[in-house]
Parts: sequence; structure tokens; C-alpha cells
Amino acid sequence: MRKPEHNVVMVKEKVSNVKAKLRKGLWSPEEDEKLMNYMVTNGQGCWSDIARNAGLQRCGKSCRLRWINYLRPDLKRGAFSPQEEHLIIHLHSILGNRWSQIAARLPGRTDNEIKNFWNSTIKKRLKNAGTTTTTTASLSPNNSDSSDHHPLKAGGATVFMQEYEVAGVCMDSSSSSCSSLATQFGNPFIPLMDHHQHNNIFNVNSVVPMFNLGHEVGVETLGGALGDYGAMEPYVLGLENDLSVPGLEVNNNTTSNYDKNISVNDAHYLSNNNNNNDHGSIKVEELVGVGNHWQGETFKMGELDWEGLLANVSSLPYLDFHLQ
DNA sequence: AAGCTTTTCAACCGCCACAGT
DNA sequence: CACTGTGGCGGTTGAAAAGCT
Repeated sequence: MRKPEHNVVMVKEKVSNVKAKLRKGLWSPEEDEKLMNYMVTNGQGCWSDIARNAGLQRCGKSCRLRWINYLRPDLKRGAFSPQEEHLIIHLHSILGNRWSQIAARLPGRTDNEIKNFWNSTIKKRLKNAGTTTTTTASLSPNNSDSSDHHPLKAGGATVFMQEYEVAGVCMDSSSSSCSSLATQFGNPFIPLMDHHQHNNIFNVNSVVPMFNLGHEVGVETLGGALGDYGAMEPYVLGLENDLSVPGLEVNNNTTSNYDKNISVNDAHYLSNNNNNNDHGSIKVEELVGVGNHWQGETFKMGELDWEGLLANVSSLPYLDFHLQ
């Protein structure tokens, strides 16, 4: 936390040929109010304009960050639930350090929040757990909670160690290549065509885990998963019994490895190639994206069948756990 | 209570992609 | 094609808070 006062540095930025003094550092309540009022009244637009029009001596980037990470009304405050934590670990095992993509699947959470949580809490806990791989100590903060409702009770850390090691194949945060993952764990991971690179190397986004989440997915509207910051990220819907992890998308329209949406065709491909799917098909229910954040999102963490998910995870090949 | 250490997390930085000119 | 502005992202920083001795 930075002090608003002495950390406020006046920087100069060229704005319309005028050198404007911009504030840095912590936001004051007054600044928050200004930005909040402006956003509520005018909605989102060009952040530079917002900064100017709202009467803030801030750069647009700073305003954007403040809004996204703190002021957004749909933000969920407070500690991460065990379910969220487990989902983060699971998603990180697939996506690596793509915090924005992970955040897109955790309603009300920001990439920054998840990143901080990972770096300060989960990473450490996994590391500690890694030293005692044979224990069943839970990775949850609520270790003392022996409740039967705890999704990890039966397997404890071991379950996630297995999952995490699978992830470890492509865990390097900066690596977007994950070919070995697709080939080593073909069963739970359905490789998808990379439409752009026209080769057979699957990147992370081309690997969609097909864990059976059980009967009640608990997703009232899984359609328009809004990318954390703007990109429309449709979920792949699993109706009835089967579902992929929500919103894991594939490349389909640019050369970038990140942030690409799954197309209807991709979903169809999934549907036709889902080895684990005995009961139904996967389809894209809705492709709705609005603005920059979760809006009208009805996805509820607690409604996922975590035990079903973890049961499948625990069936993955076991490998020793390492953390660099 | 005081001092030190560790943890947390808001905010910044630099880079990249993309669109417009 | 080059340049510029903007938005988005991941990595990093550093002060406050929390924990420990």
C-alpha cells in the first residue's frame, strides 16, 4: 500500500501538446469518487478521455487499473473461497500465468488479485506441500476444517499435486507451447486445431480438459463470459452431464496465442471429438460479451460439482511434484 | 511494548498488439 | 510502411499490516 501523499509524484505527460501534471501513487477517496461518478454517469470509453473529463490528474491507464481492480461494482471482495482457490490452481495448471484468462473464469475477481493470491499464498502452500507429498494435508487455508464438504477432504494435497504436476509440463509462465501436455495426457485433454499456425503444435489454448463436472453444472448462464478486460470470451457449454472447464478457449482468429475465442466450429469439433462424453454434446450456448467486465454474470462458484471435477483430476497420472 | 521480519496487495512499469492516420 | 495513441497484460515494487521474538 502506498501512501497517497508522499508517494504522489508529479509526472509530465504530453497531452494534446500540453504538458499536464499527472498524479501517481495511491488513489485518494476523492479521486475514487470522481472516477466512480464519471463511470456511473457516462460509462466506459477512452480512458484518456475519462481521466480528463472526470477531472482527474491521472493517466488513462491508471484510471483503467483503478476501475478494474478496485472500483468496479461487480467485484467480489474478501478472501478466496476454497472452491475459488481450487479452481485457480486447476486453471493455472492449464493456463499458466495467464492471470487475465484465469480471472475471466472467476467472477468478481481480478487478474491482479489472483496473481497476488497465487504469488503470496498458493505458490507457497504448494511448495510446502511439495515437501510432504505423501501427506494428505489440505492446500486450503482451512486445514483444520475437517468438514465433509471440503472438496479436497478425501485426497487432500495429493489430488492437486497430481494435477499440478500435469500442469508442470507447461508450467513455465511465459511459455505458450504445451505440446507435450496434449500428447501425454490425451485422454482428459482434447487437442484442438490451431487454425492459424497450420501446424500440429498445440499451444496451451488448444488443450481443453474435458473433466466431467457432474450432473448439475450449476451455471445458469454460461454464455457470455466476459473477458476480464474486454474480449468476448464465450464459454463452452456443457449441458446435462458433461462440461469442459468454463471458457477455456482456443485460437481461432489471430496469430496471438492468447485471448482467442472458441468458435462455433471449434465447439462442434469438441462435440464430435469428446472421448469422455457419453451422454451429450457440448455446444456454445451464447456468445454474449459486454464491455470490460462481468455483467449480468450468473455463474456461481459454489454450484460447480467440485467433487466430480476433482475425481477426474485425481485420475490423472501421478507424477512427483516439483516446484522450481 | 518495542523492534524486527514476513506477508499482503495496490499500483507502477515495460512490453506488446492493434487501430487509425 | 512508419508513426502514434490506446488498451491489455504479466512482472515487479514497496509501504502498510500482520506476525513473531
